[in-house]
Amino acid sequence: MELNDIKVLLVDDEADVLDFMKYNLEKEGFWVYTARDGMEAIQLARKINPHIIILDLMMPKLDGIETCRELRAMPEFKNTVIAFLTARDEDYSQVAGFEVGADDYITKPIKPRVFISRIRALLRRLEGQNGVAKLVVGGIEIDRERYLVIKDGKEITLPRKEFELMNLLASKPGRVFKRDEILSKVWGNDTIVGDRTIDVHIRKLREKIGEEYFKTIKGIGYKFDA
Amino acid sequence: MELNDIKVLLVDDEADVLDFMKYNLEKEGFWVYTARDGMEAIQLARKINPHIIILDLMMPKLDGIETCRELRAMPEFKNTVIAFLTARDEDYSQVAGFEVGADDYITKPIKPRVFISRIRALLRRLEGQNGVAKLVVGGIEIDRERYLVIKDGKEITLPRKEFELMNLLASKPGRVFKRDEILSKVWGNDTIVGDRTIDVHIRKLREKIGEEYFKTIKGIGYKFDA
DNA sequence: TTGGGAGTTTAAGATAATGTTAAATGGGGG
DNA sequence: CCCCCATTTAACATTATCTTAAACTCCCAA
Repeated sequence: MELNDIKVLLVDDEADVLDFMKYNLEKEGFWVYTARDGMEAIQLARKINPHIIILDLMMPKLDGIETCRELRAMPEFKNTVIAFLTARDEDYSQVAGFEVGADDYITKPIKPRVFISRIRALLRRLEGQNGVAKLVVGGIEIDRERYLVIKDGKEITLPRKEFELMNLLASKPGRVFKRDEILSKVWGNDTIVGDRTIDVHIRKLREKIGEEYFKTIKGIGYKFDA
Repeated sequence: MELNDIKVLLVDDEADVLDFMKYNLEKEGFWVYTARDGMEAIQLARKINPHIIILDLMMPKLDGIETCRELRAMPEFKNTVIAFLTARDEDYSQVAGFEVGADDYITKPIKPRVFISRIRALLRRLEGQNGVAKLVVGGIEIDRERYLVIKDGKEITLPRKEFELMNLLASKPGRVFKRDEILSKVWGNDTIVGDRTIDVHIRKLREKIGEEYFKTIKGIGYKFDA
């Protein structure tokens, strides 16, 4: 998941806290949305489908705990990361928060560095869960943990690049990946490799997995199809 | 998309805010147009077809929300980036804005650095979507992500130029594209190809998609119609 | 009715883009 | 230090796609 696509919903009734967090997150390239209270937060969340929601505990209308509970009750937010924002000496017990499904507690006052790295840590968790270890696509199973592809019960080991290429293409079956997208995602933005490198790896995959799965879109790139 | 070609439409009733934004954007190489209220904004937008529209929330005649709603109702602005400009403590909820299809909120007072990077971020998003992945026009579906045209459930793969031509024409059904417009959009401003090249590609599309969809406007160009 | 402009169609040649193979490179483990 | 394997490169082969030329059709106006 690109950092550029990450949407964070901040919920707090204090405008300056909101702005401060927003400023720091935007500087890092996140998409930031804000709401002033729980009701607004829920409405907005349904519109924008954020990846992370940061909820202040004390809010008018609907407090953080209640908001969180309501969000968690909706299936679309089952896997959204939700964190609470709390003054250090606010004597709400954290227990209540975790009970309603919070993923983390962040204490005020907010220090930018700490705050950002906290968010990043939460994101890693998010990636961890939806970048599942196993991916099954049309009879082919990709085991990211063991770097294996399993087809018809047979385990096929792939070298790193081949595996990453396979993994990229199979992550969205049917979708065409442009050559430069493949280059930047598998080889990295900085590395410069020759024009034929991708083709050679595709060729190896075709050999090992099967010709029929890898389709060439001339002038554009490749796609994986089952 | 070259930065040089990016057109930004700023809409605000306060002249100094307008000037300030204009100055900063022009310094960065954007083409900036301005309007004082929603009515003017809509008229101007239809003329210049901007990539981004920045709407002040509070405006005479037609406020930001309403303007946005009207713009979004027109097919040509379906994919335009629209952002709202709002005073920090204006307690309009963001919900209303996102409901009418806003892409972002920018808070006043405007800080040049932040403002510019926000605009750039919005542009990246625009490029990313590159128009929506799927476009459905009268029983024909164009799947840009999979590089497919689907008609009556049948998947039709098109070579690159044909696909791009198809995509261009179908992006505004009914609208006539002049031959030189087609040339510059599908082939690029620099490449020099004969006039007959377009016809040949139209021919192939007629073969693959159906004669009836591609209408010739003699002396002008072609249009796609369902 | 006829000539010309504009578009259509076809097929063939030109031109990219990709496929393939083999050999060079380069890094880690024995 | 060497060997093995993954990776990359280089050279060449093989397409798919693009472009063009040329013959053909159609419609309109003289």
